Order: sequence, then C-alpha cells, then structure tokens
Amino acid sequence: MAEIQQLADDGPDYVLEKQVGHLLRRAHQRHSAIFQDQIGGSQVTPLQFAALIKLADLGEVSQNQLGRLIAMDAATMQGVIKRLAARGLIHRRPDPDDRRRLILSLAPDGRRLADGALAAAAEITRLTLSPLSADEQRAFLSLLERLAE
Amino acid sequence: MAEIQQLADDGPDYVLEKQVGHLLRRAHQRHSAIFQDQIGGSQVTPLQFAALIKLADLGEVSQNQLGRLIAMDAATMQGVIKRLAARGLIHRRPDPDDRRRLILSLAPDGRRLADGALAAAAEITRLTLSPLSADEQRAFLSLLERLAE
DNA sequence: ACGCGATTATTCGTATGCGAACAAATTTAG
DNA sequence: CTAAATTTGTTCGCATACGAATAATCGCGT
Repeated sequence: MAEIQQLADDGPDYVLEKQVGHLLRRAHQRHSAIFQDQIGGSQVTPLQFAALIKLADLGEVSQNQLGRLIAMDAATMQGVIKRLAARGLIHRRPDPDDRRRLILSLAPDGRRLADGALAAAAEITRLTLSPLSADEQRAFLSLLERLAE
Repeated sequence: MAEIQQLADDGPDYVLEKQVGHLLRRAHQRHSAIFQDQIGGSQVTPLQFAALIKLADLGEVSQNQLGRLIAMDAATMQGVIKRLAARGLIHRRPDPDDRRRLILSLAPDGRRLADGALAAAAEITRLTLSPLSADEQRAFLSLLERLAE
C-alpha cells in the first residue's frame, strides 16, 4: 500500500542538492560573496589576494612557482599576474640564471594592499564559518583539508 | 639556539593553505577534475549537467526559475542555456502566460545525455569523497550543507 | 658536445561567474 | 486605474579556469 504510493511518486533518486560537487560549488560561491563584501572596496579578488600574500611571504619567486603554490594553472596565472602588474602592485623581471623565468616581487602599493586585505581576512573566515560551532569548524577544516588534494 | 632560529624565521601568521576559502577552492578544483575525467567524453560540464538533471526532473521551467534552483546567476544562465540549446540538448519556447519568460524543456538528445551522465555521477561522488571514511563522509556532507547557504 | 625530453611563459578557445545597465512585460501600491 | 516597483531575459565588461598548442630555454644522459 505505502509501497505503491512510493513507487508511483518517488522523485529522482539523484538529488542535486545533496551532491558534494554542488555543495562545494555553493559553499565556494558563498565565500566569494563574503570576500567581495569585506574586501571588494580595495579592488582585489580572492586569487589576486592569494598571489599578493604569497609574494609578501616569499619575497621573490617565478611565475610558475607561485602558481603551483597557490594552485593556479599557468594559463590562468598569466592573466592574474598581468592585471596585478598593470596596476603596479607587483614587479616582473627576467631571471638572469634562467631566461625562461619571470621573477615576481611585491611593489610598495602591492604590499600596502596586501596588508590592508590581511586585516579583513580574519573576518572573512569568521563569517564564512559562522554557521558552525567552534568544534564543528575545526572538524570541517580538518576534513576539507583532506579533500583538497 | 633553536629558539633563536624560530624567532628569527617565524613565517607568516596567516597561512594561506589553512584558509577556508583556499581549501574550498582547491576541493572544488579537485572535484571538477574528477568530473572531467569521468564525464569529459560526453562533452558536458558540471553546470550543464546540473541544468539537464534539474530539467529532467521538472519537465518544464523558465530560465530564471531553473537558475535559482541550481544556484546560477541570470547572466551566467544565459550562456549555459544558449550553449545547450545550440547543441540541440534542450528546447526553448516563449511562455504564453508571461511573455517575459522562456520555457525550457529537455530534447531527446538531452535526456539521453543526462541519463548517461547520471550513471557516472555516483562514481564521481565516490572518488571525490574517497579520502574520507564513510563516517567522515557523512559528517563532512552534513557540515558542508550548512555552509552552502 | 649534442640531442632530446622537461620546464617556462604565452596564446587561443571555450566555459563559468557575477556586477551593472537595459528593455519589455507584469505586478503592486496608492 | 495608473504610476512605481519588480521580474525576466539580454548584453557588456572583467576575472577566473583550464586544455592544447607553441617557442624559447634548460638539463640531463650518452
């Protein structure tokens, strides 16, 4: 009896809203929106921010090296670096020891921007994780880290 | 002496690799790569797949309605739908009751493609979550769901 | 020394992703 | 009932993303 009802109107067994891929995309979407809200004014995107922060930490690296460190495709890197250099936030100079490489470094404006954005970073993380309790946040980050290759 | 070393070379207190945003991006990146590996041959992207599956479930919806259901911007929707329609995977017809709306529905080729992709979906999910145990997978999905708005 | 494979950066093409501005149509408020 | 607000779809501009192809260079083995 109940079985017949269920067979007749079961709905799809594949529920998009429960799929990891969809949820990862939405969570990332939500984080980007929060980032935009908090940092948007200073005109820097999440990827550009990552590049600036990493550069501030390392001092000098080649373009591809930096790309690997922030998990960015060489082709994508091209565009990101070009835009940052066009705005005078980073410097590019050829590596004398390896003429294939471009050595990147932070320009003063880039350092200022990175410092400013860094101040907002804690709040961005806080807001992103705010639906979870402190314990849940730790658990989530630990699991997520293992899914991020 | 070791202490002096540590004080002198402390590293940044902001570690990019531990940030939710970065981890979400990398996890999503990894999932996309797995999707590409498993479904790539049938020429459909994660977003296109989501649109097809939702359409298969609902039968007919307007473009913006479908967009809201799969968390896709109206502007982005435009491009996705245009490409699906150009390949003959979906049909578009004006809504007689509301002349602003475009009613979308699955074409036979679209249904075939959706069915094929659906078969691979379980494996994609399995591979994406494979670094975690069954218990961890359940916990992760439950937490992730709450971070996806 | 030389030659061949790997690495680096670039370019092209395609596909999201979204803010902003718009025109047409619909709904709602006064 | 009409003017204002909202909704729908479109277009533009900018910014990821990444596979594939290419040219220049490097490094390693023989």
